Amino acid sequence: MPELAEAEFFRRRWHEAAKGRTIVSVHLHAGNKLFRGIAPTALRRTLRGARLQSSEAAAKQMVFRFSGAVWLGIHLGMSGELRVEPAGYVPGRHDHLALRTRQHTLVFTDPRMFGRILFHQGGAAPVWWTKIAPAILSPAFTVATVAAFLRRRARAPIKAVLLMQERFPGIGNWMADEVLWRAAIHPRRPAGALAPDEVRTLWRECRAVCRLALRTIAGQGSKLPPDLNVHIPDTWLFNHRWLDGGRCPRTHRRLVREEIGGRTTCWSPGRQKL
DNA sequence: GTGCTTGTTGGCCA
DNA sequence: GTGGCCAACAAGCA
Repeated sequence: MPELAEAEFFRRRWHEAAKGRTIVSVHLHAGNKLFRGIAPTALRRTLRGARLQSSEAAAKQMVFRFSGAVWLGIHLGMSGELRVEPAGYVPGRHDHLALRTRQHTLVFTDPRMFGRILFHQGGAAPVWWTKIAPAILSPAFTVATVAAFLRRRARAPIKAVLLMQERFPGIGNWMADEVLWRAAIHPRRPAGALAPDEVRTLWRECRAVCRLALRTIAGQGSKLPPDLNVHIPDTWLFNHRWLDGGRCPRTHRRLVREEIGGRTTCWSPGRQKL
């Protein structure tokens, strides 16, 4: 489920296992599409002997910085996960990249292969990292920028607009639905039809959902839950949206699921009106 | 067997 | 050139 907070969760998992450690060997499935544009031998050679110095998550992506000015970027796609396994772990069919330290094996696994591995060597941050839009929780994410973006995408359903990473980095399908549900805005409303106070509410709820998701899913402080089965409060739409016959936690009426903007969308008809 | 799936991209068309 | 829509990608699950 890799949206914003999941990316941060997985980043921490690798980081806490391997910070300051040296990569002693690299296993990868060369030639598959996850490595588009990367020479596997160069990646292997460069990472071997490199020490993990720092890492960062942004939107649905993360970067791990190693000694020697090495940048390893990972996008988890639809089904990607990062795991930490014992040093002697034997990579399975869907484990596309495995980095071994003396203590652990850092595994990137992705059955559907929609993810992506990126690589760069040099002092300055690579374009694939710097081009990520300013975070929703950063001061650059203002009501005015949201309003301008909605005007430009005026005829598209607001649900589809919220999924556009160029303005809402890290928002994925369930987060978009959560935001619209909290903001009481119907997902099918054209983006350009939102009143100014609705735009402000949307902006506020984008920030609230990001903040709550990071706090709840990504864990707190240095404490990292063992897996992603974290407890999400029943006051969120999240716990009700997947089930047939699920009910809105606020109105207690049946939720509706329908394809909007090419994605399955869940909303509460008692709360979100067209 | 069918019909889903938390993402992104490129091609088509207005 | 821009915006909007859709299929494709691949594998697992119910």
